[in-house]
Amino acid sequence: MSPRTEKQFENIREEKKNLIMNVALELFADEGFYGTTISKIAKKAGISKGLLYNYFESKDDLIRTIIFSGLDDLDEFIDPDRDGLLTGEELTFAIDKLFDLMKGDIHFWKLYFSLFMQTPVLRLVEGRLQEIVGKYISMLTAYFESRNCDDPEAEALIFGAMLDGIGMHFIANSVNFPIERVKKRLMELYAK
Amino acid sequence: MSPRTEKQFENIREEKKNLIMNVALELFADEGFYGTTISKIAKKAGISKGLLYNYFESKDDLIRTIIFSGLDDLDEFIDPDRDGLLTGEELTFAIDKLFDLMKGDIHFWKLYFSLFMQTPVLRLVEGRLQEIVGKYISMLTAYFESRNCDDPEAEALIFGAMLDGIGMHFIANSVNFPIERVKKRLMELYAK
DNA sequence: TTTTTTTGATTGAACGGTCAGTCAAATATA
DNA sequence: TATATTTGACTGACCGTTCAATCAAAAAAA
Repeated sequence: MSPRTEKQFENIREEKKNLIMNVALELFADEGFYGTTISKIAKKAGISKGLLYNYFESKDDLIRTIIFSGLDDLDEFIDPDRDGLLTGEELTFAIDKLFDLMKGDIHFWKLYFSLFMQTPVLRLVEGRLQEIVGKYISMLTAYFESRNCDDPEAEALIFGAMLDGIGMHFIANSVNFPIERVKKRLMELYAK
Repeated sequence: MSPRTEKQFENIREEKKNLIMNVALELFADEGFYGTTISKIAKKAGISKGLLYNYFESKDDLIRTIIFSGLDDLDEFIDPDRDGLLTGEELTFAIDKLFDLMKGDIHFWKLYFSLFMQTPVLRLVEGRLQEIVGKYISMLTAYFESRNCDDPEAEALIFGAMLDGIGMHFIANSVNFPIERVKKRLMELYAK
């Protein structure tokens, strides 16, 4: 004899969990993992500190859940049940969509890039991250193979690194970065 | 008279200061600024916690000194009293030297890349960092202008971002990264 | 040579503050 | 009333930082 139906509780829990995750993502991205306290997250989300521990086991569990969720979205973007092959036009489209993805979720991407160099936090998620990075490098390698490059793997690594570098600069300073001009030049270079 | 000459004391201080800075750089790069405690630094350096405060005012002062020192080296590398112009051959040479620089000081570069996304730590050094990044972008813009590119600034930003991206991947996983093949391809693309 | 004095480097216990995490009690609803 | 959510004071560990006391080495004195 629950006071609320199971469905009602589930909705409450889902909503609160998302609220906490969104607020925490923003703070982790802006202030870093160690610079963000549980109290700050709770305050900004308008809940108590204790409640957070009703939804997440620990601070580690919280950031791990946030990053895994974002990586799942990224995985979906990279490999949405496709044939694995990529034409020049598809690459144009993918580049366009990737930067839209970034623009729409700047906080996650800030966190994503900070991960690369932060060993202790990286350790929490490195398996899944490597899986995804590997997937996108091999997709690019296949693309450059199909275009008869001399060294498709090097080309793929350069292209992937370039996207990361541009993304990093874009996320670090999205106001001044001339993303449209850079995108145009990128497509001339690689998708024509 | 003094028990030791001024020169002797200076040498002792210089040596200890360098020891602390090297140990701290390594820890900051691996574990992050907030993940590194003063106790850890002292222990690894084989000194007491208190001694560190004889050489540095605070933890902030310590990392600021370390980063400024590295940025000065980078500045020296970018602009070693040169005419400002860059030929294709000089760019080839510069790329080569840049990756040597990275290989020789992986810890500093790890810290450098992590800076981009770490707002609170970035704030301690952002003025000097922007000065140097601006310098290298305008040098590249001049290079692409001299080669009659359609959009030299976009080209410079892409190239700069690419170097950062490649550097980031190289630093994150220097063992498996095929740096020589990537360098070769980079030179074909931009310096021929 | 041996002893005393002088110096700044060096130590580590101690301090105030902050953190992640806990838990007993209050609240809200069918 | 029964039950799951929610609260925030509380805890103990650990943080950066301080400082009175100690140490080691060299100059000066014996």
